Amino acid sequence: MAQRDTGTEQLIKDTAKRIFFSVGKLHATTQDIADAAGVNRTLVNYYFRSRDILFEQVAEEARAEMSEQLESVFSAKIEFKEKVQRLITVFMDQAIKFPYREMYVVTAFKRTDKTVPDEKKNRIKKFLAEIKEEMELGRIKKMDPRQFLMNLFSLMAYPLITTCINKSLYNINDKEYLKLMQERKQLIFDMIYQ
Amino acid sequence: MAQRDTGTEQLIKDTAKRIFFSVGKLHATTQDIADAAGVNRTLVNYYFRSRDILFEQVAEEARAEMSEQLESVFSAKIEFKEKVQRLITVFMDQAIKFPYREMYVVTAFKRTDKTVPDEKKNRIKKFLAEIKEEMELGRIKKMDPRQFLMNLFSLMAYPLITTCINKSLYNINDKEYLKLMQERKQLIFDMIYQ
DNA sequence: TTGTAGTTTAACAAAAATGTTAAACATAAT
DNA sequence: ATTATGTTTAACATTTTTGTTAAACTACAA
Repeated sequence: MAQRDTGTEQLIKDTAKRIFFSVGKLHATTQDIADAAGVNRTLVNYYFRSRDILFEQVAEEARAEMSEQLESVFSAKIEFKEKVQRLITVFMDQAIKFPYREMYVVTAFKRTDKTVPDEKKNRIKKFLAEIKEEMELGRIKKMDPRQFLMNLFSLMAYPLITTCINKSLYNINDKEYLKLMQERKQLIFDMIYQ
Repeated sequence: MAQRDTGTEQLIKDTAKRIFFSVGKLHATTQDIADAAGVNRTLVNYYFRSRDILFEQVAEEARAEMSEQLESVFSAKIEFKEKVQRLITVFMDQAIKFPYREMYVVTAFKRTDKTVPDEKKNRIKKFLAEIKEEMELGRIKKMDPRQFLMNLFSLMAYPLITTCINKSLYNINDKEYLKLMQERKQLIFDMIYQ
């Protein structure tokens, strides 16, 4: 049987990803996505059967991609300090590309009463232990390791979620904002690690 | 003419506020809100004419309330350090009550191409100058004052936006999470101010 | 060339959400 | 008690979004 693969299925997924996670239209319709992809809306149903299935697949793929990237950092046999450095680079680059991904996850969370996957729970649990160890060695300020993690992710994620507001607030364009975000990588490290 | 005022109009607004900003159902329908308020959906149209007008009013009232609270902090004739302290208290208490308010603003921003009100722009401009001054006095670490502001608001807002994920991630209940958030007030001050 | 199977489209159907109307209801003033 | 007026409700209409179907289209192979 001829597998023709016109790339349409992937195009729809990529477009949905862009609309949700980059553009931030959290309640885009199938028509919105089809228009943005330049295809007939019916193709969404042809390839994915329903809107919900498309959304589910897009979210799952994004989660997997992120998970893979973080895993490579967390499992690396390197010093904690170096790990934090790499984590900031990896996460910030992702957050620059997909600033609204976490927001999408939160809203999806509320609709479907999802739970955090064990994979993530375990990864975080191990990292919390490393944080605690680093604190006991006096290398970072002592506090609840969960607060440390929240600080780190807050500093990385929030300025990107609020990009549109900040650009308007500070009267700056995309290029300048991107520069600010790149500068943040070092700045966050300095704030966290001292 | 008899102004009867059964409180229904306010009830609908308060309920919408709760659903959007506290519960975080960013795309709740008029039916959702009517159900939560325990009133007939038609009353939404009776009091507000349209769904959009209700949403607009709710957002505007929330903005005004926040603006008022922040203004009282920013315009106070007190030392910068004290100002930061108060800002954290005021903002965190609001964020605990309405964790999704900022997220709602962001998504509304994208739909309507709004702009940050001049009132807010001016307030921030003045505060940025104060931050710069404090840095020049060597009282806080030197950096782009905008980064300082982003740090501050990130640390306050993000953990509340991601409440549902964090509760699942750390296996904790509302009470424990609230405690973490209360502890953050001092912790954020210590991180920012040194 | 013709048949096959995947792909695309338009027309239609169904469901969900919003908006309108008229009548029922309730309360305060006359 | 009656009237007037604001409030609430149910039934209906409209719009928006989603899902289905059958036919048209296209590339490839026999």
